[in-house]
Amino acid sequence: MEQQMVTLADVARQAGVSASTVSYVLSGKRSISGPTRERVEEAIRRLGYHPNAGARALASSRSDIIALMMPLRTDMYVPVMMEIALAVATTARSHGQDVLLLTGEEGPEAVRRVGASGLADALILMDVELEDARLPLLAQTGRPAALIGVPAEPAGFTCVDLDFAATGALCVEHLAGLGHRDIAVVGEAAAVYERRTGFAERTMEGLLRRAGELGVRVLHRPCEGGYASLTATLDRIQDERPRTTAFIVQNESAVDPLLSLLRRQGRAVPEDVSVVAVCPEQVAVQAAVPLTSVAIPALEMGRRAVELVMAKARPGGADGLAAAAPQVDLLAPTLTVRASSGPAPAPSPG
Amino acid sequence: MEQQMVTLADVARQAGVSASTVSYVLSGKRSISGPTRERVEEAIRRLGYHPNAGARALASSRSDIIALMMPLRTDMYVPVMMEIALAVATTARSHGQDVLLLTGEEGPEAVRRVGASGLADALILMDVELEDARLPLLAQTGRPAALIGVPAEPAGFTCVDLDFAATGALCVEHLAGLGHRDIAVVGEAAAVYERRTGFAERTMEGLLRRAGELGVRVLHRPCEGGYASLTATLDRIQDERPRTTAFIVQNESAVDPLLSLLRRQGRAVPEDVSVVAVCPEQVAVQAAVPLTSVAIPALEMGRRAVELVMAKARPGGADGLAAAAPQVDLLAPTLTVRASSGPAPAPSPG
DNA sequence: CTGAAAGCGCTAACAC
DNA sequence: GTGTTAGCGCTTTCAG
Repeated sequence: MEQQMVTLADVARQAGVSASTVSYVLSGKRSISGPTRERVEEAIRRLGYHPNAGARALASSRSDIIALMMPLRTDMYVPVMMEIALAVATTARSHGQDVLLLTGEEGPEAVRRVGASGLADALILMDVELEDARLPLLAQTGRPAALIGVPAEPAGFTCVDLDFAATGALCVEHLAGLGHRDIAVVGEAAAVYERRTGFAERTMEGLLRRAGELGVRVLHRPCEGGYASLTATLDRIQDERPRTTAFIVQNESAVDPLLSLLRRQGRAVPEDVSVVAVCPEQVAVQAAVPLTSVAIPALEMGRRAVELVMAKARPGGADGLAAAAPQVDLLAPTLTVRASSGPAPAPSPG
Repeated sequence: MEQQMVTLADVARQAGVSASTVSYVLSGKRSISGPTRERVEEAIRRLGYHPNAGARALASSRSDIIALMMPLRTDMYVPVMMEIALAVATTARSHGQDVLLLTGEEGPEAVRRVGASGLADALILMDVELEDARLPLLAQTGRPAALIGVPAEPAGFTCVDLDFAATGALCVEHLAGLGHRDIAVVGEAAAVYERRTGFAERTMEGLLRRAGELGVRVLHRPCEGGYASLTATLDRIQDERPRTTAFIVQNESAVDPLLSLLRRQGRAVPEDVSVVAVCPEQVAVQAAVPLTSVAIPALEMGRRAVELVMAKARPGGADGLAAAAPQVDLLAPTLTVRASSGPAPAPSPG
């Protein structure tokens, strides 16, 4: 039970050494003799000493805090955001960093505030849009940073993301390989495309290009998610393209409703229709029919973002200088076949 | 574009005033003449000055940071956690505070670390268990704090939570009023009860007590969530209590599977069976059948936690000293009737 | 391998 | 209404 604030000076006195020695024992920045180190450590323990974060930040101009900016958009799937955030927090701790949580509420200015004040010495931005208002401010701060998501003009920024173009292509290939020739895409909410969130657009680009190459017809419809919206979307799709034999879903909150509605229509998955999803592993596994899917590697993205940012903050680490250069780090997608995709049914005689 | 670090001294020089004047302009802690204030503000703008967080923390012994500790448990429903976290972050900003995100990964020690180092000057703990290992450490730090959830021994702590006992009672009352006499409860994962998370236990206490008073029979079964687990749980329930005419669900990931399976069994909701859920508003509204439910007021809980903690950190605010006393703040539950609950069916002649 | 001492940038008495 | 100044607790040269 420490009463008042125990300072480094207290520890030094108690251990019979100078303040700087205590500091160096703590930081390991110069070698200390065994006995001295032990006396200091003993004093630290006995006094219950904890270095003061503010003083340390002031003297060293490093806060050991990474800011994580996570805009709160109701149309984004929450668990993925959360998984990224937790991966960031956990990885950060393993590098001795803490994480400051910033929401979108405060606007792009928050980037400048935490950057310029030295509150954080590095930043990670989530949910990056193609034209993101935070990027100019980010560049100005001059702080190490990593983006989760890739903007239209990534030059000068370090980015991590799933390779969504490859993801779209992969889904099409899988279905085309099974003989499907008419595919419908149930996409994210219209707002996601309007806002020009990169991943949604890139998925469609990759998907459409590959579909063209493979001679597959694609109908793409955004969807808000939920039963009501999905019912309408599904009606439209089946109306416009009655021969549709496969769905690619990129919208977590449309997954369950889609399976449920297909079942009500008496269309069996995968015998009558195939479904492939782009979603977190857990959603795919827990669905009414285990889904063939491309996983969103949330954990890996969070982890890498921290590591990239740390490499920039501490050049000359294990990764060498190379890691400090801005780069776009696209994770290769993996498609896992589960129960929801199968051979295209023989064309109906109609 | 500010080149090096602009300091308060730079601003003072530029404005032709002393450092303290600049400081007071910023803090508003003493009155400044109009002209002086303007010259200072102009200088701040021209120089692009941003106060250094570390220096400020050291000099004032306040970091203006609230730590939010959010254990990552795979069996807790993520969106609720997230909504609380975002509410905390948003409310905190409106009080000029930032939020430091702590996961459970680091263990209870994290509480001491951020408390004792002055990194945070107040803490909020989520997902509090009845016997929570973090509480002794929290008490030791002596920092203002608020718990989201209520421990077995709340004396000395400030807590916010939904009144889960009342919630359980409310669900039973609603169903009893509709004539149901045999109710099954689909609960949280077994691990949640084993861990002695307060809310799950309290819900059952309130629920069982009221059921006793009203002469309603209750069967309670934990459930992991997902289709596989729910199928097993439902089978057991219908086996043990074939006359069950109503379900109370306290497990977000069991909601959709339950509705889906009942439908497959040909049991119509609410004609044949009623369903009442304890879950976030959005889950209830988006379900295949809009659910009669008691909402989990995540946003309100986050907001209050911050306000309680601020009241303790700054006694003498608008709330007066009363707010600074430890207290348990239980939010009254509200049951919203939607489409999933109706009169009990006439007992079958069997 | 260890000490002494000069700040880091800001706040908050204390003066006037 | 404004200026002076003494720290806040730690890091990091510079000496030895």
